[in-house]
Amino acid sequence: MTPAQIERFFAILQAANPHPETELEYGSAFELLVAVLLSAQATDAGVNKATRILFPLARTPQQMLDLGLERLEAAIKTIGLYHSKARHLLQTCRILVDEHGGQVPRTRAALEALPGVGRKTANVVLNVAFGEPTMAVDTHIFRVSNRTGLAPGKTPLAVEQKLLERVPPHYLLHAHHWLILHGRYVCQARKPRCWECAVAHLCDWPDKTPAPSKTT
DNA sequence: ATCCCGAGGG
DNA sequence: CCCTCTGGAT
Repeated sequence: MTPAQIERFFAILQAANPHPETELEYGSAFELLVAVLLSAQATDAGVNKATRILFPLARTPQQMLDLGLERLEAAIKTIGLYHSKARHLLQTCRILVDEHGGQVPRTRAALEALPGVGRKTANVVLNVAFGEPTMAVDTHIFRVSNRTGLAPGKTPLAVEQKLLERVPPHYLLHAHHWLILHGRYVCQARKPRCWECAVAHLCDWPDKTPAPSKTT
């Protein structure tokens, strides 16, 4: 995509959704961190179902530690990877209490030092909780960036760096959510809905999937 | 490169 | 049945 096409790409996504937000449910920076940590290889809907059970039981790092591994696992069991997520979350809470006064740290280095928190999760927290123009490249953004030709790359980090170069600064703060929502609802992994895609005319992908016929 | 790992959709 | 879901640690 040319710079002019990229500008149009985001202008169209912005027009369709002027104020995009995460679909994860949270009421504090800590709850956001927990929700994003739990969201690895899980759907937002599934994470919300679990945190509706978990957060009333524990809304702070100390409360999470008091809850304990058994009850934490029970609360999040419907998500995949629950054993390692529960263990990492408690290790993270221990560090938050001991080293950060129970607060969520605001630097990439401190965030990535938390067990279960990698580059993508740190980028989401920096963007959503602290308003920094980071680009968290998840499965949706990786797919959309490569499929459309917006920012092709072999690894999530390569795509992230290319997006930071190519996305106009004006769109950078919300580009993350526009791309996620586009990937989740239109540019889907298995069956992209090209026939109802507002940016299909800017897309490199050769297979412009036709609309399903109505079998009349 | 492999493991983790349940729910939902096709 | 198979694939996918806002990945990270080993």
